[in-house]
Order: sequence, then C-alpha cells, then structure tokens
Amino acid sequence: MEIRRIGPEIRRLNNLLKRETEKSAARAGLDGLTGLHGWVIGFIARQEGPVFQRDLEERFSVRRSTMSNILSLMEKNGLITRAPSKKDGRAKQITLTPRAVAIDRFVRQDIERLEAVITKNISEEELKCFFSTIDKIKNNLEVQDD
Amino acid sequence: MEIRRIGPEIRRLNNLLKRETEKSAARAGLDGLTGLHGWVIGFIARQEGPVFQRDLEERFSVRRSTMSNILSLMEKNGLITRAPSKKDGRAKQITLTPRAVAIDRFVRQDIERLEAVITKNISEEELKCFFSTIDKIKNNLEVQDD
DNA sequence: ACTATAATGTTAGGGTGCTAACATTTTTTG
DNA sequence: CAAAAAATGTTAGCACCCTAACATTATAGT
Repeated sequence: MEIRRIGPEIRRLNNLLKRETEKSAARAGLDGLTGLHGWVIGFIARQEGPVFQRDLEERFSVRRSTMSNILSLMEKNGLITRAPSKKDGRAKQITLTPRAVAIDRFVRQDIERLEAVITKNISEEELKCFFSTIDKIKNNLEVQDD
Repeated sequence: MEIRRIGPEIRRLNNLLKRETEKSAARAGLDGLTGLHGWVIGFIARQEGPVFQRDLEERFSVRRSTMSNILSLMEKNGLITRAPSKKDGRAKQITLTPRAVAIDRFVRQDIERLEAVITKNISEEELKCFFSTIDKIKNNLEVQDD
C-alpha cells in the first residue's frame, strides 16, 4: 500500500479548494473576492474594537508583506481604508467601506454554501478528529522552530 | 465556541507547511528545491515507464500551465529534460538528469525528516481518519463540478 | 478522406505567499 | 536622556497557482 504524506496532501487539497472557491465566488457574483478578501471582510465586520494589520496576519497565518499586499488590493478595490493609529504611529487601522459592509451578507452566504458542500457526508466525529489533527500538526511545526 | 471552517484552516496549514518546507530544504543544503521539485524528482525516479507532464498534473493536482512552468524551471536548473514522444507528437517525456538522480537520495531523506516532525504524537488511527476526511472532501469537491 | 472534437503543452496576465531589505515609530535598557 | 532593540508596515524579487487564449497533434464521426 502506498504511504501517504501530509505535505503534498495538504498542498493538493489547498489547490482544489482554491479552484472551487473561485468558481463559487463567481457563481455568487463576487468575482473580485476570490482570495482572502471575503474572509478579511467577515473578520473585520465581527470585531469589536479597531482592527490593525497585525491582527489579520495572525488570524490568517500569512506574513506581513502578504497581508500588506492583499490589503493594498482591497483598498484599491474600495473595500477597506487604512488610517494610521493616533496612539501608535506605526500601526494602521483597517476599516470597511460601506460597499464592503453591504456585500458582507452575500459573502457569508457564499462561504456557508461552499462549506456545506465540502463537509457533506462527514460526521461531527470525523470533523473533530480532523481539526484536532490539524492542531497537532501546527503545534509540531511551531515546536520545530526552536 | 468558535465554529471552525475547512477552507481557511487548510489554507493556513498550507502556508505554515510551505514555510517549514523551505527552511527544511535549506537546512539540508537543497536550496533550489523548495517547491514541488523534490516531489517531482521522487515521483519520476520511482516510476516504471516513461513519464509525461500529464501524469504529473494528475499526481500533484495542478493545472497544465502550472506544471509546464514548474518543469520549465526544473529544466533550466538542470534537473530534467523534456523530449517529444515518438508515439504521440503532443506529449513530452520527462527524464531526470544525472544531477537529479544524484540528489534524489538527499531529497528523500529531507522529506522523511520533515514528515516525521509533522506527524509527531499523532497516532495511526488519527492519521487514518485524517486522510479519510481529506478523501471525502476531495470527493465532495469533484461531485460539485457536475 | 475530411472535418470536428479531444488531448497535450505553452504563454500572458494576475493574485497569493514567501524572504530579505528598508523605513518609521515605539519601547527598553544602560 | 541617548542608544539599542522591538514592533509595524512597505517594497522588490521570486515561486506557485489559477484562468483564458493559443498552437499542435491525435482521434472520432460522417
């Protein structure tokens, strides 16, 4: 029997999810929001206080430069604004534009729809195991970092 | 309790794995082989007959254009050669260079090392469940395609 | 045989993700 | 307080991955 490896399996799954996410977003008429945009909007919308870029990096496990680029694109597309914090001149506060607030509802629906497709015929038990394993892998990678 | 979603979880995990893979490859003195290169070499090395690009697309779940680009890079780096098949003028047979064959052993070691780190403290049972869930997700995504 | 369709591969264009190097501001430390 | 260190964000450069459009060769349908 073939031995399966975590690395390439996750990579492949990520590729498949990426394709499907884009198709799904297109079907929902949200062509511009193919990447992390929808998730970023949802996160900011459900946050109490002000949101800074560093919060988003942490949340989505990307590097500073990556989030900087993504937010630049979202800003260009009129989804967010960036303003320097008065308390800390380094930090930039991210705010949703009215346009982003308006489409948040549709984005959420689209996300729910795709998640329902993904998890079809997968039991609570299995999902629990799945996430638990993911957590262990993450932990193993962090420990690896010395 | 926070509801966890498959999409972003896989995305995050993929990001973390990508970082660690690159660091791992660098530690092993394989700086050029950060992406799929090591896996492609391993796959070709363990194949009986001739290998064509389409086999690699299938294997690694990437599109034609992606594999085409990756192989172009590998060719430029002296890891593979591409020659048109005599039986089918469209298909190009991929062959490892002596250099690639020589480093295959080290690549395998590096892969095994990282996989061992990743799966630490994860039981056979859990891994089985993990892969089974991945298979179900893949299946759900395929069915979705009509 | 001849046309239509399918299969294989490439290129162009764009988003995502990384590291590394940089700038700016804040905090820590001596 | 002044210098060193840390935190926040940007930019450049590169790899990966996608879709769309293209070229070429093979196969099917008539």
